[in-house]
Amino acid sequence: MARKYWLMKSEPDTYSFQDLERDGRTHWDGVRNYVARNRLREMKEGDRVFFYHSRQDPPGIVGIAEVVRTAYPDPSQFDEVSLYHDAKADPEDPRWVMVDVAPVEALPAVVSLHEMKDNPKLDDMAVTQRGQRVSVLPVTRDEWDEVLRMAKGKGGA
DNA sequence: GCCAACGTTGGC
DNA sequence: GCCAACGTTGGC
Repeated sequence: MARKYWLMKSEPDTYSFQDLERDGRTHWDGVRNYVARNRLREMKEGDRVFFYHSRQDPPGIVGIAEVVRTAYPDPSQFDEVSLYHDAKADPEDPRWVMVDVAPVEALPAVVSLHEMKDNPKLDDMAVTQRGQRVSVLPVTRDEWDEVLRMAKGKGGA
């Protein structure tokens, strides 16, 4: 099965790509949206992930990460003091999952949402679609390659 | 099972 | 910080 490509959003004030590089690996917990959860379940080890910073200026893709552990139950759903606590989650049948990711490399330059929207080759990319607020998005191989070209073009690498 | 109210996301 | 978009909840 070929490697798949994804985009995951994080607010850098909460958890940034630099935090991931510092930590070396993290549990991607706190996903509480069913569409996003189903995508987490599809992820395989070795899948590549664009790390996207939301709610910053400019919002955009800043780095590449890799899935290093497939989906397993997110313990924060059972933690009563966690922001992510879900009173309806059943330990016998966990509702929410997380994956583990590790950093691969920072992009030589941020590829902003605005630039992706301006690129006709990315017209169908999930992240550029109106109203796309799910935090885990699919990326096609062509879209992945195009974003990397944009980053390298800007970074002069 | 519809749908209004509510809460959250995230671009701007 | 504002607010449109949209997912979720819950009354009926």
